[in-house]
Amino acid sequence: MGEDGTPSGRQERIAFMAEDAPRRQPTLDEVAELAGVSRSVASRALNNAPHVSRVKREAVERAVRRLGYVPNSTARALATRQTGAAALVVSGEDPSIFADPFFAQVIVGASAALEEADLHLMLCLAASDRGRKRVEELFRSKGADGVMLMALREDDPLARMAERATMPVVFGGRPVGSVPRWYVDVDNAGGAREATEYLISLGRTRVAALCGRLDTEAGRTRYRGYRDAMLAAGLDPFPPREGDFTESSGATAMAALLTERPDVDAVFAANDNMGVGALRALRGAGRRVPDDVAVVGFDDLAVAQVSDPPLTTVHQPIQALGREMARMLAALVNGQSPTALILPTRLVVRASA
Amino acid sequence: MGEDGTPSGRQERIAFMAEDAPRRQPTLDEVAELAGVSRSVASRALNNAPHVSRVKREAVERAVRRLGYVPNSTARALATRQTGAAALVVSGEDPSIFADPFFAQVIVGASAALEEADLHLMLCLAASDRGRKRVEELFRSKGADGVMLMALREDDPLARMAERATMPVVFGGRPVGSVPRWYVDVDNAGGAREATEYLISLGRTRVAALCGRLDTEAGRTRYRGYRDAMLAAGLDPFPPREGDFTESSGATAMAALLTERPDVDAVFAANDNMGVGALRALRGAGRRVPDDVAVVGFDDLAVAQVSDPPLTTVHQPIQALGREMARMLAALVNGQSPTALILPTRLVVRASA
DNA sequence: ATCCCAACTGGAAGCGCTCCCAGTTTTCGG
DNA sequence: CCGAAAACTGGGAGCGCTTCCAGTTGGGAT
Repeated sequence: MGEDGTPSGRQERIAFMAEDAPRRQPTLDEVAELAGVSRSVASRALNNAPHVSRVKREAVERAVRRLGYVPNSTARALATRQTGAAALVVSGEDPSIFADPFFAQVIVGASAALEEADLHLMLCLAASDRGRKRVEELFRSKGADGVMLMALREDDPLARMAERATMPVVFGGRPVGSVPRWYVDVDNAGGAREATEYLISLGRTRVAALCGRLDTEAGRTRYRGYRDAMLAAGLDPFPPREGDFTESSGATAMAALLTERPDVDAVFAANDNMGVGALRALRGAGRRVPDDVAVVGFDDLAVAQVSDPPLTTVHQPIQALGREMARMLAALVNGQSPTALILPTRLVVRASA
Repeated sequence: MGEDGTPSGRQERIAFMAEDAPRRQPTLDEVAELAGVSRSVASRALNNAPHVSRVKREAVERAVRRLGYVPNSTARALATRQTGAAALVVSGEDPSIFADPFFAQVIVGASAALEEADLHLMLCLAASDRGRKRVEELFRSKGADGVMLMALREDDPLARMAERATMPVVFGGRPVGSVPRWYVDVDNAGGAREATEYLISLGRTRVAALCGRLDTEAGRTRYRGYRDAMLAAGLDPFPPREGDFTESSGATAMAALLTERPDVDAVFAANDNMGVGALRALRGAGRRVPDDVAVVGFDDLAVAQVSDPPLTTVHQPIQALGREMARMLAALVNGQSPTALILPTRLVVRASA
């Protein structure tokens, strides 16, 4: 075997099959043979490319059905240089981040849009060193056709990887201090401004801001929106009071604020968690909400509806964020040139303000 | 070109590169050439296989570094017939299922364990026809090394696909009416029994069951656990009162129950959502919890802690479920033979019982 | 009847990697 | 110092698919 010019491996495999492996997946060669055409015609027929006569096309279809043929996606990927998959990469410390309702919603939106574009969704967490290394390999080994990148911190190593990447990268939210070519963001500044203006329209004049991490773009931009609105109304903005987007940091910041500025009559919190924390601190201090102090949050997650009192908050379209990231990436993969996108926010008035 | 025996495609490409595409990813051939070894030696060195001298191994490593070489994962996949990815497939009607806190936790657990095994996570939703078709193709086109399958209904088409699959499949929870070779489940019967026994130990004798969908294994098995405990205590089990695991179905079922059996003094709900619904219906009917009617749920999701009163419930280790599914799959992919696994549950006593 | 061009076909060269195997070099006991 | 075993090397055949391109065919224009 092999001496006669016939590839010995193939020989053996066929013999093997006939004996005891009837369920091996058929290959395109076999389809072509059964259909009585050449492999290239079969390929063209499958991808309904032109230059295939009606007769042969049907013969191929028949053979495909008879054999139960399904193209091997890996081989196809190697030949076309397209994997058919997109990765959603989330940067962060904690593996539980996927359980965060925010990301869960992003995943829902992205998953739906990718299905539409016939791309598979790979989920990658760049939390540990190991995770980051795997992501880097994904980037460099062309393991996906494109990447959606979220939750970058200042000087995030993922930012460098993204720059070097040879595949399209779409950012969810802008990374700190740079404006990538392709991203989808929420109108953080506008939302914060609207919330603050609303508080001012209620007649409040001593409106404070509880900020999120100021090493994130969202944290900074929301504070900036607040400040702009205050200045525009001729009021003195409070200095930023930084938290880290958690409930407890909101409570702490609020308590400190009450000590320093007992006259505060409204609070804009950088997100719902911090808003709920503020609510708790206010309750602890015996202040009534909204009578003594009005509170507005940001996000409109489920927690805003069940808090006591329910939280007035800036709604952001999180599923849409995921969806638009995925659509943008799909467009890039298909060679189109989408443009960056900023999604609108909307104030949802509940009892807390 | 091409006349001299040199592949013309390659020729062109190299010329092209030299001129204006300096950043093409290097291939193993180029690494080998730079290191002064043959391609196979370079390959062996990379996969640190035996039969490579120390000197050459180091030469290869140096070349890899100089060129910034990263193996192309698709080519490797084709040659090894391993994709390096595992899919988590969820059956269901609603795309939002990924936002369900239950699945979010499964994803967290699976993601961590797969990272450990150096497998990528693909997320697939088999909700629409399109989704199911994509999953079928994934199965048949060998787009992943293995599949984790969850939330199968009775006669779920995914079950047939799984049977035909040529790759390992691990089930999360048993599908209805069959016991697959590999699965990870939670001790639904034991948990339900423990919950019911606890209610009985409180002196309750008219303990009702609010069931989940009886076309799911969990729904059925939890009812069975309840019934067993009742019979063992010499009490009459209530007939199953079916809901669909949602809060509103729990409220509806509870209201109906109160009409038919106003003497009920305890309720075992098939999950927390239904338990919370029952709480609402009881409050509406003016019954005190737990004084008049004690309520126990199942799952121990966040909602159980914030309900009023906080819900006594059967805790199940959801992250562990995801983790163990992933580990089992990884073991199968590596040719080992793990055995099915049933995870323990634990009663968490809060104020509602 | 002749010519030309479009439509179509299929052989063969890749895609980038792994791994078998035949061949070569090194090592070492006798 | 020799021969055989051990260690190592590298050519080459795949993996299963796409796609280029040289070549064939059919039909309408001339």
